Amino acid sequence: MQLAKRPSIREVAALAGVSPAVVSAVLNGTNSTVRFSPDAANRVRQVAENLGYIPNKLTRSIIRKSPLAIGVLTPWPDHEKYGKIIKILAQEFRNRGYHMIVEVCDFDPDNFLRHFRDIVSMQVGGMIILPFATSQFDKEAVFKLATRCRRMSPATVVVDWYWQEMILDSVNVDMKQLISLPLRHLLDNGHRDIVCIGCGSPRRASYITEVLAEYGLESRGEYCTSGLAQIYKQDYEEGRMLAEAALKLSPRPTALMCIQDRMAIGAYKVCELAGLKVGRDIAITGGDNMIMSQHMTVSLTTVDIHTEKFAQALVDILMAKMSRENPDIPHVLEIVPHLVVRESSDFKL
Amino acid sequence: MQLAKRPSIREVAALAGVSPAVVSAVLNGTNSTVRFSPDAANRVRQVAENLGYIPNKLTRSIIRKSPLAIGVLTPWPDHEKYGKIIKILAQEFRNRGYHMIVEVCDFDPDNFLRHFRDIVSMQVGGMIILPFATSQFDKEAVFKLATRCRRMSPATVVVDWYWQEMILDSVNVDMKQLISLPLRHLLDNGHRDIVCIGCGSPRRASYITEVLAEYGLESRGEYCTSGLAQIYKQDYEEGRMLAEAALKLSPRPTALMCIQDRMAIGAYKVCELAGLKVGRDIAITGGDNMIMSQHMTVSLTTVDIHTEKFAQALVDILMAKMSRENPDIPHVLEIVPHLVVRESSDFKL
DNA sequence: TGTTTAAGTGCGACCATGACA
DNA sequence: CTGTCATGGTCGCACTTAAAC
Repeated sequence: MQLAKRPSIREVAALAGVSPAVVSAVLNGTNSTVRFSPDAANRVRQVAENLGYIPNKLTRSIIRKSPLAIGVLTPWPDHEKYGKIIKILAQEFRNRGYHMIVEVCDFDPDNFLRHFRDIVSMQVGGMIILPFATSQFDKEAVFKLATRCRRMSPATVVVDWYWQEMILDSVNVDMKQLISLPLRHLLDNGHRDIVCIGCGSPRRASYITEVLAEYGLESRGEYCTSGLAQIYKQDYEEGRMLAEAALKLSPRPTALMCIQDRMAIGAYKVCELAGLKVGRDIAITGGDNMIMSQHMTVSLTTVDIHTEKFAQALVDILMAKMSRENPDIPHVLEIVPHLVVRESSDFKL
Repeated sequence: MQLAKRPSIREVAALAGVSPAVVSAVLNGTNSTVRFSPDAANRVRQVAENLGYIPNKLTRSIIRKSPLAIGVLTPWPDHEKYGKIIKILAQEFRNRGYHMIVEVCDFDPDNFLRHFRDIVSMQVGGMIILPFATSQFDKEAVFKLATRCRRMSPATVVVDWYWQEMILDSVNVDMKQLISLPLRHLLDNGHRDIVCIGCGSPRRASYITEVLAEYGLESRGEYCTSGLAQIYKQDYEEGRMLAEAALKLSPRPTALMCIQDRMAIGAYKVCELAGLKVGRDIAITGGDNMIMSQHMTVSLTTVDIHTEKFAQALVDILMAKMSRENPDIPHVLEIVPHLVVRESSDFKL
């Protein structure tokens, strides 16, 4: 399709009786050597307004070699956490004079690369990836991908990057705290039979083992169940299924520690249906501190990950990279989460 | 900031031993009159790959006068409904070869106009606004704004536009159904004392009066309470406050019809704390069919607004406008919602 | 047929020119 | 005659495309 006809700088110049150079100087008042009379300036502004002339930023970018936009690549723009980040990014980028190009990707390496190239072809100043890979990913493939991206890319910052053997500029939540904060809380409240839902990955399991050891306890495999849906809508379902399985264990757990609020909400239902009152008969904790969690009839204990700080860190690191001072030093920032104790777990056993 | 140095078409041409015209023809294989040998093509592709050359889409757009992107302007990218729409838009636009520029706006006319101009300056082919104005808006100001936007804008499609005296291309949910579907459902189940939460606007109130009249009932002002937060996080709070007030009415309502799921969830808490079991002692309905609603311990009756169909309609109308066949005919599409009956209201009085 | 050349594409930055005090 | 200010012309940006070779 073709663009609708828009007035050009020449038309404005002709109608205002000046040269295009003056129009340009008047309308973007930069450090041009072109001087103009106040009268000429007024005429230009008047004509531009009447004609609805809006300068073409694309050509400006070509000439000045200045980036117009920053790319954001994510599989989950509709996820509350990423939606919040995107909102903050949009505002921060705008304040700095950049547009934000949002692309929705999946985790197929070829598709990913295609998205990446497309964004680069828009001459973006940088890119933010929320997130690059999940724990289910093939390490080898991601490594290749990351390498190719770094080669052709501008500044790129990644979210939730936990592969320390391959350092990328990234902002991550301190995963250990994410797990140990609610776990300690439950242990301190006297719970000993705790099922950890959504913590099946080796890394997460090891953190759990570590904390349990501090309390003189051993970890039991069946009390640590996996399940991190790639489609976040499924998290509720998974939480429900895993909670159902958990309640069948013997001894029956007195607490369910869920890695996410959505899983925890799914677990609520299972417990209530089993006649267990959440926050009295059984403790449940979540993670991510979604807005709804504080509004549940029994409000949910969760781990807040400081989304605003998180997004701000993304912006800061990206801007540092874009300014290309110390371009080779990777910036890795860990956000330390904090526990929000609410009704669902606020009782001693 | 300046863009990082990227290889230019000339460098590729030089290294491949051909002219830039051939590089261009090889890499975007369009209907150029430039022919080239398979051998030359291979060399070009090889060199481009090695150098990491990616064509600059901005110049291509300037030359071809083809739009590169479509703008999306919204105050609430983090809202589940709009997040879902944004996700679908991103995919649809990509399939059609466009990028998506997302800007976060507020409802101040000046700021809005600034955003609008900025997006237009990116030579977008069209724009989607989610949504343009809320019911609290000054009609006069919005009218002026819409007029100015239409003048300088390319194709623009708006969401949730209910001012029929000023027609814009738009996709809207059939507001009357949104209200009458759950209301009829409650009336059919024998409820007579129904408080409508979040339905204080004249338009909404009139629909309620209409439906009640069909059942031989009169509407009572205090059973129809206002409150549509501009910040959607506050919806839970408002739902709670309005539900609290509702329960104090005499006769006490047997049903609460909330315009939104978030308000309904807020109302859940109030009812349970008052010793009323939702779905048995009191009926509650919501609107928007958010994902969490089906996962509540007592699942929530709600009105589904077919978000996918909604987003698809936005794309279809925008594309029709962009192709500029019948540019002057406004396209208005109403999405008819449907009721999803769940546990929270599935009982006869 | 294969390849090069030249003419655009909208705009910005610089420079030479000119008017005027 | 010099200095200041206003203005138009020209070139360049990175690429596409029609036409020439």
